[in-house]
Amino acid sequence: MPAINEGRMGLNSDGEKGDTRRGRETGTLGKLMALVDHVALADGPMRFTDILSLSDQPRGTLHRQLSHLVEEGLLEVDRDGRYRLGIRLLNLASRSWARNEFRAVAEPHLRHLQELTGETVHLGVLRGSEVIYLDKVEGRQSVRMYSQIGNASPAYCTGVGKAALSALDDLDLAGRIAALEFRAYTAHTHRNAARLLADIVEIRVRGYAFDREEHESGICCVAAPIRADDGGMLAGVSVTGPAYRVTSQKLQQWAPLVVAAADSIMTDMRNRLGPKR
Amino acid sequence: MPAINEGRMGLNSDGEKGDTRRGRETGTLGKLMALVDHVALADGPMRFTDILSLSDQPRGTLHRQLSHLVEEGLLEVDRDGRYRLGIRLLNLASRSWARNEFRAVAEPHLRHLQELTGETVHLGVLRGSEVIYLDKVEGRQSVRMYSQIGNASPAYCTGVGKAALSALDDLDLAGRIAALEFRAYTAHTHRNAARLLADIVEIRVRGYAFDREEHESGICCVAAPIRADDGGMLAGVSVTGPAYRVTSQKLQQWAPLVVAAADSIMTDMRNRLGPKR
DNA sequence: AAATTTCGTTCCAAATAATGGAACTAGAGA
DNA sequence: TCTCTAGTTCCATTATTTGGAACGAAATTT
Repeated sequence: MPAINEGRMGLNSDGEKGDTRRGRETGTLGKLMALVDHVALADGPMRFTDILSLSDQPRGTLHRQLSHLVEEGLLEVDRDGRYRLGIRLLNLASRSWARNEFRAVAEPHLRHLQELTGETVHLGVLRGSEVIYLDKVEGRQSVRMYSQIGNASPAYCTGVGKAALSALDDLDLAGRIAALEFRAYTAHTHRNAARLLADIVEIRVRGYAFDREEHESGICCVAAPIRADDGGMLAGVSVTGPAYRVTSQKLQQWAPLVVAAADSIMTDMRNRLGPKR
Repeated sequence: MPAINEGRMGLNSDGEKGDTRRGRETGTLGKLMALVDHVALADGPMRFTDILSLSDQPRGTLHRQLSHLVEEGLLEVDRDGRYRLGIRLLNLASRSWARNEFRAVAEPHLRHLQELTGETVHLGVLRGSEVIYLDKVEGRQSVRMYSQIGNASPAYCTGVGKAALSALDDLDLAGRIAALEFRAYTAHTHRNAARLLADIVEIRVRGYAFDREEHESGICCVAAPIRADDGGMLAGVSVTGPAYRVTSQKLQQWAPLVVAAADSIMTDMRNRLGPKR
């Protein structure tokens, strides 16, 4: 009832989608998606009251909002009244994935890169200051191939993420870095903006990024940036493997291959988009 | 590289009750999700005007709605102004999938069933009159393992779908059948409610369902129903393979294995849910 | 090159849907 | 039985969405 949003509108210099969670000017949808987020980020199914405590809204309002979300299939509720993400999301995502032309164009190149190196290849896109993995190609794949696709990881401590960040212009980069919270996933994780920036400067010079156990202990990778040019979208490819097998020399040796794959993907994208523009 | 099972998915992406597309009482969210549906069902990216012609709304209104959807990441727009599904959906779906306890409980059983039969095993849940595939285990898996997961297929001509339908009570079954549109995917597809009902009666007696090239030529399967009991949810497991390899005798021989797997999954689910209820 | 049509975007009074307080029901415990 | 907590429904008030109209920019035509 109070005029909550007095001041926020005008000054909103949101050129970027740095998802600050506060600046969302999306009215009703924003409120509803915030609820979906709460459910998505929780460890398990949530009861009505759990959600109530996270979203300071009156019970009546929350109840209607959740009902609408359930009705639309974005959430599901079991007979114990516990809410979880709805299966419609899986269905929509599967369409989104199947029809993603960037992914489709990249796929053969990922596979080729996988064959050249024998290690796992990832394709991820930058969204805000996170990387979302779009595809993954493993060699003698273990069972859970599906696992990584759709996952989000912080851009500042992953190979794909840093590669993508390095392709931003300085202004945009500064904006996204400002939105970061540095967290020490491992002993090698960058702890502040200065270290990250230094790394990114190197990456720009070299043309590729390393991740030496910055996100996960025992996991290293080389990655190269892709300017997808489609919607100003930035992405990256990487070759990833366990540190005991993937030595620094191997990473160095693979770097040109990764860069070549990234370049091929860019070229193919441009060709597919046609001589337009 | 080949998208093996590229869906011919239903016209009707929304399940739940008799989805008259008009009766959605979900206010603003309903209107917005209808737009998402339009984009999801289109063959490719859509221009503003394409969507405008499908959704009879004023240009100004549509523009704001699409902006909100883009802002929230449910849709994306490239610099040519073409809309497609947003990558946030992939991220949400990946969480939804990873945390789905039903899927997690079923997984070892699917794997076991795959080893016993050597053919592909599917897990799907019933949503409205469609089946959405939750998991898939292939033997020497080819590349596109991901493909089927999240896909929707009509319940009336798939093994998993018919098995799940057979576990409904008569009233509910009648309701869902009434909502069906029969389409002849192959020469063996049921063409009307009577044939389908007769099949379902047999399935109830036997305890398992066959699909002999009803949805896709050259593809057969045996499936058993799972009463997930979680939210009144119904599901099914199936073993699927090419007709030249999967003979009628084999299907018969596998039937008890499939039923056993379904039963094990049910038991595990009940145990995990605890002695509650 | 000017004129016209199409496409996309912005604005604001009017219409509509969301809000939030309160009243109500159902279960669980004491 | 009574009380407490969890969840659901109701309805006047308020905020958000709506839709027409007007605007700017491209593309197409004259």
